[in-house]
Amino acid sequence: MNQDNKNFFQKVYEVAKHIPYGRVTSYGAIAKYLGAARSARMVGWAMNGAGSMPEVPAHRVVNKIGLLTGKHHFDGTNLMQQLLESEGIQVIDNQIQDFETHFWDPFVELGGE
DNA sequence: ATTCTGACGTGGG
DNA sequence: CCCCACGCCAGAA
Repeated sequence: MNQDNKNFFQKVYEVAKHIPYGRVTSYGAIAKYLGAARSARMVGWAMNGAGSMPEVPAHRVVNKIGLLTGKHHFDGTNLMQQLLESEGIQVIDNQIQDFETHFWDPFVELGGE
């Protein structure tokens, strides 16, 4: 119950930590991987708490279309974009270019469980 | 306690 | 193609 809930957030952090450099994923992908495909919003909320987790690259998590919808939550206004560009990801107007190419699927990388 | 919003996603018109 | 509504859960007013 509640414990599961806590575990859910923890899982989100773990998956996010497993995102390799220069890769990005979507909230829905993580949510689905955790079995909460309908609670993709919770993944974003979990990222909110990830602010205390330096090992959790929240900037590598975007919505399913590769849009940096949560850049407003970062320290700066374009910090998220800068971080992604720093990893070799081209971002234009909050939109990741070649999103599918940089997309990191937990089901594939972690072995869909 | 009630209501709304929010870092999403999917479906319908 | 664009716009609207619903579901999901949690937090803030």
